[in-house]
Amino acid sequence: MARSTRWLDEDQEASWRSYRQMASRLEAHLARSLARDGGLSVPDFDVLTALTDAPERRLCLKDVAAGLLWSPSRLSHHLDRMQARDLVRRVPCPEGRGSDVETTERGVAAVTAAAPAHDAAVRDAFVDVISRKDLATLGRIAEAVLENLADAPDA
Amino acid sequence: MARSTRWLDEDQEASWRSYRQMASRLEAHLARSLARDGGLSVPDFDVLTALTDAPERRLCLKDVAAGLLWSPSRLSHHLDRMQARDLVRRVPCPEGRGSDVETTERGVAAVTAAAPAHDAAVRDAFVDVISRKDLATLGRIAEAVLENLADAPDA
DNA sequence: CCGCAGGCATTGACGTGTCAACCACACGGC
DNA sequence: GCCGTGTGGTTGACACGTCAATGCCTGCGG
Repeated sequence: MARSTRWLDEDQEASWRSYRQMASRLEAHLARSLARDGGLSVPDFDVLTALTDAPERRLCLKDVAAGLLWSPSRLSHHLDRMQARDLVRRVPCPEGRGSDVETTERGVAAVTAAAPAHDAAVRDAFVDVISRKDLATLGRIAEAVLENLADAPDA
Repeated sequence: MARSTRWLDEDQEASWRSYRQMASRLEAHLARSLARDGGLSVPDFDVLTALTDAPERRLCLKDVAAGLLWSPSRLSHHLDRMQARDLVRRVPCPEGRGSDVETTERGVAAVTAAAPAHDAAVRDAFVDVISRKDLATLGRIAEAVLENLADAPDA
């Protein structure tokens, strides 16, 4: 922190800019593609995927939040919206405190219908554009950045 | 498109997940850091930077939008908010149609004060975590993905 | 049995972003 | 001179996310 006034050099600046543009464009692109064929948003898709991956297609709220790295509040708000569209349903939690979410029929249908196209979109826009080796490098980079963020949780 | 049912393999899936997590955590981290010391949001910072980089610290709206890859509507909404906080000011455009934005004193002060810490945050959380070589690779990846997105503007 | 401590979830207010509809004005043809 | 047309900008409605405050139970100590 406070590493005095040593600015990013030109290469670093360029990479950083490119990265930022890629991140925002890519996100927007996938969001639009997902919305077009199926009417789901990316967060919708993430929630439904988490649920369908779980046994009984049902999870405790805090586990969903932990898995997606979402704040409780974000999850609650989003479940409100999804529940209003009949994609998921809140159900009382059998064991102890907390409560569960489960997918509805519509939810399962929506995510099942959307998954292949979404997967294809991820490949077309991202995975297939990058060499296997570079993709692995990117994975390592992401892990390193995440770990570094976790170490310095705040600052 | 519609590359039938060939799913991402495990490595690809892992890299994709890591990338997504990095992108969202990193964005959140930088946003918080910027907000803490200076009260600016990332979009605020982007707009102010674009303006202070310009001669006369003043630009035509559509040029700002083009430079940041923002929609006109996004820019208009954001300028409303920034103008309400006296960070920028809309001014009539001397030549022909359209209108300009310029920074206020407060705007310049805010971005000047925030820039070093933001730069340091980008280094601490990102640039310095990645080897020079990997950073260059990331830059190339980003360029490739952006170009690929530009080629298939819609789909 | 009462009370309160802490984890889990919800709520409200607000900033941010998208899409679609709209307004306004400069310009070219007639 | 007047009317399309198109570009540049705005607006409204809504989805998304954050923060801070709150509510609601469970379980434990007196």
